[in-house]
Amino acid sequence: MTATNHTRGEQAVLDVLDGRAQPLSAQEIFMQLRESDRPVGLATVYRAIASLKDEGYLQQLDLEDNQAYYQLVSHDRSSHNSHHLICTSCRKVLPLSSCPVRDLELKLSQKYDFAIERHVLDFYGICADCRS
Amino acid sequence: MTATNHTRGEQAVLDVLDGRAQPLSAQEIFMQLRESDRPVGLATVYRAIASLKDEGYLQQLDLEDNQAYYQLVSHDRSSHNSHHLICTSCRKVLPLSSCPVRDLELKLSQKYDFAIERHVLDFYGICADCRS
DNA sequence: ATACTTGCAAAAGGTTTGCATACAG
DNA sequence: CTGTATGCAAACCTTTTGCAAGTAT
Repeated sequence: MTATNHTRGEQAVLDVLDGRAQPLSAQEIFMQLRESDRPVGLATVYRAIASLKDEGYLQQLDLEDNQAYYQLVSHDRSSHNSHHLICTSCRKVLPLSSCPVRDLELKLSQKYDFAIERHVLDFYGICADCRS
Repeated sequence: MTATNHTRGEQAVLDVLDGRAQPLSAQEIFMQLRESDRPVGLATVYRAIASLKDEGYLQQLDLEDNQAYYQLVSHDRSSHNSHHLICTSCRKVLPLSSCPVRDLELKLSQKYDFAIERHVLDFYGICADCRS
């Protein structure tokens, strides 16, 4: 198979998300593309996100405001899970690099006979900017 | 102040959630109450949940199916955060007792000047029942 | 020609809000 | 009487779906 086998919508979503530190909602991705040289319909954005998530390109994030946020999964060898420091005031997201619960995950899966596929570790609070 | 200063709706929601291992969605709480001796309107359920969450009685859980789930926060001294093993197939939730990231939380809040208020640590996978 | 992708509009589902009524202090 | 709580229906927002048109092989 060739290296990139993405539809136009999928490629557009990937490009918007690429190199971006903050995760984006589907609506935000849609609006970014709307202002670009290749607008894409909202339904297509949702369909692209679904495919990309299935194929393991995207990670979904929950900021507890009743919509889903997405970011590229980091492909460094250390982990397929990103961890975050999330400001509940300005919604800024700082990605953390290391994963401190990998060993715990192994122990839990044995103890509870659970086939753990992924985990979420996020810290919520108020960033320095928002406190000043 | 008196011990319990809850509205009828708030008390109803608390009672439905009390002693329940699995988190429930607002709709599920509403349906439980509908069949009880004191039905409560759906809007009231949502308003009660919002207040209770504000006051720290409820914890919100994300099962990635576009609705929020709620459970009572555990009031044991060890942590105000519960951690879970979540089966993505049957949606069963096993609460974990200990919190392995408390020290990390402290370090992060200093390193990034972040006033961390809470964190989420959940493991997603397939339970033994669903695999057989 | 066949299979897949897209856009639009409509539908669906969860959540919030406006407003009138009921209740409590 | 005044303020808060409730129920209902409507509004809202995000996400999904049906369908017809477009694209590629």
